[in-house]
Amino acid sequence: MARTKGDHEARRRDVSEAVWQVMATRGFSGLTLRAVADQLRATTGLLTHYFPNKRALVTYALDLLEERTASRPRRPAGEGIEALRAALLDMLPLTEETTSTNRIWVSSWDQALSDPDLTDAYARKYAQSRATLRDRVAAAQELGDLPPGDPEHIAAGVQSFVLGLVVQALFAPSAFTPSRQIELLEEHLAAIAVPRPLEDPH
Amino acid sequence: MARTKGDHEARRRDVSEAVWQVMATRGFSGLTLRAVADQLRATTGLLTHYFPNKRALVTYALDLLEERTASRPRRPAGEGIEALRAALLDMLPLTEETTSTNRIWVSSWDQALSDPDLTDAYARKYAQSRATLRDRVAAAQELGDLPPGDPEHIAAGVQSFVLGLVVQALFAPSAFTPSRQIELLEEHLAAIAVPRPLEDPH
DNA sequence: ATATTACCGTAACGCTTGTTATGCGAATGG
DNA sequence: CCATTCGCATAACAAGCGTTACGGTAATAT
Repeated sequence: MARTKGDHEARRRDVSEAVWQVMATRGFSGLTLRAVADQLRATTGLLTHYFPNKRALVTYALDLLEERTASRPRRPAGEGIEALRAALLDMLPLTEETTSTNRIWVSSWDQALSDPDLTDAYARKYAQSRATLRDRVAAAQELGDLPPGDPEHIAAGVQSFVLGLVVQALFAPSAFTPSRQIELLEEHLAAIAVPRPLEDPH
Repeated sequence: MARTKGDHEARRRDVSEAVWQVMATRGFSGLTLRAVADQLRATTGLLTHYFPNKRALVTYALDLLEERTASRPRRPAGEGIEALRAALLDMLPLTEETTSTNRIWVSSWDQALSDPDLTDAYARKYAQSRATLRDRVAAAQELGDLPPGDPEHIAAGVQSFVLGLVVQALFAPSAFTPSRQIELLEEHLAAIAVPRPLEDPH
């Protein structure tokens, strides 16, 4: 071989990183074989040994996106509404890394909506995310942190809120700074939580 | 000329409709000169007389999208929180027409996020939409429909919620039927409204 | 040591894209 | 009525795309 096995493993990681970099800098529609090859300072001939065709590259890129989203560092869950709060904060583009990830997700929606199979896959992905939130909502209800009501509905509500906030923050990062995002999320959580005693009545 | 002035005006409308149809069926990334020409049963030579280059076509398409979004039929505003509710309902993909429009918007986010100028333009657009909502929030507060609090924040909150709900509904229309969307919006509005007397206490 | 195999660059292909030059016919204007 | 101008098709171009065939080089196996 031209390289040892260890080198080959390293090369695989290089390929992943190149795919990621291309998606982050040129968007999902900018994910092209030559762009990845250039990022690797290589040619398209290299990529034929890793992906049989373009569709395989796209599939791999989506898997990479999902994997890096799933394996990112997460806040400790805590109990009750704290666990819900942690899950929602983990979704927001509060850091460079999560901003990049969210940007790629949003930029992939165009192709996802054009491909029925991808549309279904995305729908399932968001449904699963919603299921996780639903469990945390139910747990928070058990502890009395959230008022009664269909946890599925409440989960869909908070998911929509966070998803929309992500989009807003990507387009106007200066108007939706990390602290502002957190502030808006806190206000939203406060609104759906059990009504607190009225503050400062007069 | 090959056509009279009236024919030319009609042709302009045909071009608009073709651009719209291409965006709706093939997504924003599928908006290509030949696709528009094919939709018109014409060639690219025709389009050179309407758009000097591709960028002009894209700009026109975005203007068309904005115009059709702005000039769509709207619910009567009503007073207080009713006006806010009407504005939010107008944003949801509840009909064939609004689904199509929202799909095009979402599919345009990829290119918009890749182009700094477009990113700014989109940020301004959403800021303006937020300003409209802010006024309605403030009016609703005046009438006591909404609790006190920075109307700018509350507007940002409801906008995020609706935006996220739009995305969810586009990916999973069967899980987010029109009635379900309305239900979720109602629950959200109820959550942020002034706390009602407890229902059915036992 | 020689043959084999894996890795990857080179280069070409057919296709689609935006762009441009050219030509023709029909409506317009003097 | 004829010259001009406009509207559009035709067609070619370079650039970028995914795909494929081919060679060469280096590590491995016999």
